[in-house]
Amino acid sequence: MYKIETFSHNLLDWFHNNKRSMPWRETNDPYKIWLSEVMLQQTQVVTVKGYYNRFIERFPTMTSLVAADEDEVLKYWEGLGYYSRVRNFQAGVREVQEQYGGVVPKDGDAFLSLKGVGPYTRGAVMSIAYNLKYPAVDGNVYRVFSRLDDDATDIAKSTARKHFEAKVMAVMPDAAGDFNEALMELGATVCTPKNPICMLCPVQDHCEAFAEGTVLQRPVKVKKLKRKSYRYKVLLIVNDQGELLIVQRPTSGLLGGMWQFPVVDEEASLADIEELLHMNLYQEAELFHTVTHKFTHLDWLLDVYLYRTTDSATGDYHFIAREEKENYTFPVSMTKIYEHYLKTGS
DNA sequence: CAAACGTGGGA
DNA sequence: TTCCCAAGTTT
Repeated sequence: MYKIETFSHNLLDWFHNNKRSMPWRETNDPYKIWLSEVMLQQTQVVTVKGYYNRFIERFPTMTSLVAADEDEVLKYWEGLGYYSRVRNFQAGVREVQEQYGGVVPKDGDAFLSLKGVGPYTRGAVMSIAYNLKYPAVDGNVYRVFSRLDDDATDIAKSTARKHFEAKVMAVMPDAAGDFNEALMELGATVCTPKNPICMLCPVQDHCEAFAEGTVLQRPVKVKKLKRKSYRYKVLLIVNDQGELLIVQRPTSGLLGGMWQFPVVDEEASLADIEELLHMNLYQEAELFHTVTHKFTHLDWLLDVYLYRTTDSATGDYHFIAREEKENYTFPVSMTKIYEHYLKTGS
């Protein structure tokens, strides 16, 4: 843990002696702070500047925005993205007009309840406009505190926000607004994702990741895996002794080395299958069963078909009796199919 | 709580 | 090309 006083002091001192990223937003007007913070959600400062200036010129006050036509307001957002933001913002401002006499409430809970206002926006507006002590945790703050504490918390998890809010509050000085801005400014200009300039960092002495040499490994952010879905045919092939045909999966890769009933592409025809297995097959039913199985990173959708044969197994395929099933390792998906076969099959 | 929600820029 | 990131919130 770093010494709180020197940490906050060093950061604020640096903030006051450096150029700001947003000189065009030098104001304490809660309406303007609010608007800019909404525009800045998931959007870079350089992108926001022009939109902010045009918007404020056209809708300089809450009164002007409340009276404006929604379609015209939307037009001023065109190209910024995340368009629900502007609809929510106007709704929120109208709410302030009606419920709070046109004054942005100096109460975090009340402000948070407004349309489009989440934990970050609450903290930013309450602290910057009113200097109230609320955390404003954005991507910069995740990164800065992950590094300061060499904290490997996965910032992709939704529970991470409260974790970092607590860290911010633990070192929150009286100058709440400047402090929140300073943290973000530090993250945006010095403690950057790829090429952090640690030599210029005002709180380098407090940074555990710098001391440990793990700066570039922080923050930890587990990638969202794009789950893909795969559909296969599973073949339950029974010989005249009531045995089932199985085959072993390749040693490496998914379910490596485990046994399964033959699996073929969903498009495979009966002729394809007979050629693959070197057997003549007699199909029992159109579709015997369907099983879905979720892995960490992909889904299986298995259509199970039941066949009979009088031929013997060739190659890597084996017929096994029911009592032999326990001698082989099967994935859960295959066991599900087997158990269904025992219940409803012959 | 994962997914959806926009767009632009950099590596 | 593809992926990551950008002063997040909603459902």
